[in-house]
Amino acid sequence: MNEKLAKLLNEVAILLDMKEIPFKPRAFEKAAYAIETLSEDVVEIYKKSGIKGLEAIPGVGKGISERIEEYIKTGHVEDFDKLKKEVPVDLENLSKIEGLGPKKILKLYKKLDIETVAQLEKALVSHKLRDIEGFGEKTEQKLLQSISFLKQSHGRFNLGEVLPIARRIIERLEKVPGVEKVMPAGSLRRMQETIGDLDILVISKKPSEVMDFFVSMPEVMAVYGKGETKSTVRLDIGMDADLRVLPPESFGAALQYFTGDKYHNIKLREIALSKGYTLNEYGLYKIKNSPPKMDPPRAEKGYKLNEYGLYKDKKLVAGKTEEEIYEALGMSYPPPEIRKNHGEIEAGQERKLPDLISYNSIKGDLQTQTNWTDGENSIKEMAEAAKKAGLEYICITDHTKSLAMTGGSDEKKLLKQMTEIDKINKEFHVSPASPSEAGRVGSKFHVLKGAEVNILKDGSLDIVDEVLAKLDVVGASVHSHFNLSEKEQTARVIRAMENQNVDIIFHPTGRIIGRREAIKLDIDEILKAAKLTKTVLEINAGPDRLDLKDEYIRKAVDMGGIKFAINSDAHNISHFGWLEYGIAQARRGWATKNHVINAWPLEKMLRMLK
DNA sequence: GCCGTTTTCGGCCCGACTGTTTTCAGTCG
Repeated sequence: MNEKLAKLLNEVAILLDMKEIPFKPRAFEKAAYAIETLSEDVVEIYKKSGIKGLEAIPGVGKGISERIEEYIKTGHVEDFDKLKKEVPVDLENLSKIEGLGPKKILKLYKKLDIETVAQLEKALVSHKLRDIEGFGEKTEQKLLQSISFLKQSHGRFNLGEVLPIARRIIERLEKVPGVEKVMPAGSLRRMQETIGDLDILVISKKPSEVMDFFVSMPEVMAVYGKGETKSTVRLDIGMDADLRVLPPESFGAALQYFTGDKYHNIKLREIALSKGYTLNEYGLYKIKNSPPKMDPPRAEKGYKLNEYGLYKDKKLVAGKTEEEIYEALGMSYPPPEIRKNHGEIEAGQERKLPDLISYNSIKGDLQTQTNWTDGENSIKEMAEAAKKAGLEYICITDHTKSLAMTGGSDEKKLLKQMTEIDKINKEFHVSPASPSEAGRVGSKFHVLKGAEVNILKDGSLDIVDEVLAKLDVVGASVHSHFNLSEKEQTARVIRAMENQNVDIIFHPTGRIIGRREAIKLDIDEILKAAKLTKTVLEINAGPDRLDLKDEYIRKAVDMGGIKFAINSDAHNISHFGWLEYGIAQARRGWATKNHVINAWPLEKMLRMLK
């Protein structure tokens, strides 16, 4: 429901923009965003706490909460329907077209009766738009291009696809003459699970050279805009990329501004204003003189006018680093991953921001598959790759028998694998016979015995307890019956947690980003059960899983007493690099090292398990 | 329409780039 409702509120915002009603559109957008990013369904909130519960959502007040109530009860909102009837166009798709905003959509409807993207395309091809004031030949070309890009558009990309590409681009930009620094920004720096477009910040005193280089990179398919400090292009993978160039003295302000997210920045600028500052990408400025509401003509006499007021004599207070900007605003520095105006600003003001788990802190990987089932490498190869990746231990967790397509192990095969692991551990633990042998094979590295057992439809497991008891780590996961009701599914997973041998629930919700919906679970009940049964929840770092997702991690962190394991789910020696994405996920959920058992030394980690 | 360690009324983030404009509106992030 949240997504549908957010879409509706955003459409209303566009319709209000068309009518040039001030401020209301922003209020609707804000409410839409708040609802879209809510961890609980609005219907649940309404069921539990009624209209009061809705009003408690930040950005949702009396008016919108009443509209939501009406929507939940009847499936539509009379006010909104009336508004839509005035301009009955396909807002959802038309507004996706780059360069087409509320005013232009309205004009197209009024002058040419254009209601859909298809109609627009037809009108463009027959040059009908050129007759309308404000539309010219270039606009025609641009809109045609936007429509064709939209057709082949891929939507959002997974972090795991984008990060390597971004790093390659950044590496090349760093070599452009005059460039002092290149930083990823936007959702990429926030390490969001999916990335809409690529934002890169460059610090250079010679912006034009950077711009020329950027727009002529081989992967650039089209240039939307190229200016002194800002350019936007379309990359061949179907993703847009923004580059912003700023001078060194603005580095911190620029990075802060360009990292976002939008609502974090808006909130921050409001705080700045309330303290007599103004914040932009160039710095934090003290406003010495801000006469309210002056006539535009006076803007000439040393005043600077923007749409919100007239300012004079701005004095730079901070801008070199992000830290000094946040400090000047009276708060501690929030790591990029948690910037979304979900409590991080308030926590920063109270100096209560958590010490998030750091990117180098994982000591072991507790979910890896080998060529005993559907992995590509041997136990030994996986162990050696893990060691090379800086880990101190891994657990081998091949699939079990009911997952027949992977050649899952039965009890007999598991026991045989345990013997094999004992043998490999002996090899790793050889004490160096001579100094030259020291460090050849890690004397500290350890391979743990485990399995990824299947949770059957009724919550029982496909391996008998006696064998599970012999394993160091038992992970259990759902690989079948994805469509049970929330009640059945929740009970099924909880029953697995109650098993005395199950240490970790692997990829708890089973979602595959963009491909498969999560199984229906009552997350609150799952978290309670995890706490009660001392079952660890996995944060699966596979870039198309990232399961649990950040808001559930945050929920668990808030609840307290729940531990996580960040695992790569590696099926190949190259997959250990995925741990980075899992750590990012944990950070976005406000998790610290204390929450993550495989950030602990081996002995301590093992003591934590059942 | 929402919101309040300056307010229950009077504010509401801020700037870059483009096109068609001859001074700025529209769009975007």
